[in-house]
Amino acid sequence: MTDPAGRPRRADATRNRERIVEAASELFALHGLSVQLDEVAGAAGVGVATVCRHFGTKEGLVDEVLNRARLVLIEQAEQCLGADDAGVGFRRFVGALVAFQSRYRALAEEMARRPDASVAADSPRHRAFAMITALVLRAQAAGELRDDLGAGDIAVLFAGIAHATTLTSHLDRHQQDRFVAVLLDGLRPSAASALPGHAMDLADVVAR
Amino acid sequence: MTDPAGRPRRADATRNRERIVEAASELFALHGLSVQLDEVAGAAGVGVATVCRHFGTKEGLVDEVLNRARLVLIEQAEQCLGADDAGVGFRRFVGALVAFQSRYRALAEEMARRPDASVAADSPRHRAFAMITALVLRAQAAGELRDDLGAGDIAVLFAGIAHATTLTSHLDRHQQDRFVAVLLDGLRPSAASALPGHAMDLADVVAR
DNA sequence: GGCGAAACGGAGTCGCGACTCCGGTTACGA
DNA sequence: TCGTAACCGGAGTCGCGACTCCGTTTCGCC
Repeated sequence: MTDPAGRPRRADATRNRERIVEAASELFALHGLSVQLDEVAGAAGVGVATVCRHFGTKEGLVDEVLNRARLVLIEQAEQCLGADDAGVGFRRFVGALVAFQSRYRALAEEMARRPDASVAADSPRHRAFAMITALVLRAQAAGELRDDLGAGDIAVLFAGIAHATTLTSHLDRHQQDRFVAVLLDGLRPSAASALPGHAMDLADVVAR
Repeated sequence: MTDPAGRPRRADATRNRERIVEAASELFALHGLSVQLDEVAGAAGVGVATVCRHFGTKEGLVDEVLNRARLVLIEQAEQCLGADDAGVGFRRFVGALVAFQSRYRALAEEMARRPDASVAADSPRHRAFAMITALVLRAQAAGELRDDLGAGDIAVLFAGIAHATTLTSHLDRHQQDRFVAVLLDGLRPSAASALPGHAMDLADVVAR
């Protein structure tokens, strides 16, 4: 609730900032990053100047939206880690992951692409990585998931599914679950055929 | 070799047109559709005006590149249909499909997204559809592929994989094959668990 | 070789979208 | 309630990239 200089923000400024982030989140999710600042401003009921004053640049706004989205994902991952059955928890999480990524489309791509300046160990990105890795390891330990894959492999595979289902406008939830189910079949230990390449963890994925 | 008015084109014009398409194909594949006409023109060794004169608009250029790419894909599909073993042919094709889509990244998305004005039965798109459908049906008939999926499902799934592998710059060929292998495991009849939703053919995918 | 038409390319124009300026408005402490 | 600093929004500016104008060059036919 304070601006970068540490001064407390005025109430109306806080309110507007919140509205802008919400509007941007909604619009970016629906139409990708190509929506204009004017539209975001209009949807939030403020002027363009206000948007720029708060976030400096369009990229800054995207960052903010992105970080909030990551927090939501982390929360879901935490819930899934709490599930009694490791397999159920894992499958529930990938369902949420796909729904999430498909909702945030272009935004999720930015999330993957972006170097992510913050190297702090408690940044949303690091926390998300830790959660996902834990979910994968737990499912593998329980024999619910083939163990020649790393968390990075899983992330890439489901990101692909999410992308595919939104590529041609939004498929309904059932069709999306359909693709997830096929992929999950491929992830069962019993189905395992030898894989080329080597297992990747999440750091491997980001390193590129 | 004739322009829209039916007149024969001059030799240098034909040569330039060819160079432009090649340069555009290369650049679009590498950097997506965001490359500028100036860059394409520069790479082709011509002026911007020449590019615009030939294709009218950037979209026109993209269309041309796209149609040529489709022809390459169709040729590969034909070869795979000629394979003795239906399963081998199918798997070889999806490998080619993923390599293809990952090379053409953004271009392939356009390919999927675009309404495609030509409704002619022999348009590249229709021919590609027919080939892929045939490959899928043949593999299913041979018991090499679970039969609760349509060609549309297959296309969407592998498009997703292709996208995922290029999302974070180009993964090497081995890692890409890795993901394909996992998905193929999920497509085996033996792995089949009941799927939600309903099978989609390619028309279903385009309808959205 | 010479000539007319076709094609070329550099220097523009033009529209669009991110970002700023400044006069007016509003929150909030005293 | 009043003063002031923070905040606001509309009307700009500015840069970028797709597309055009026109004088010059090249092709290809005689």
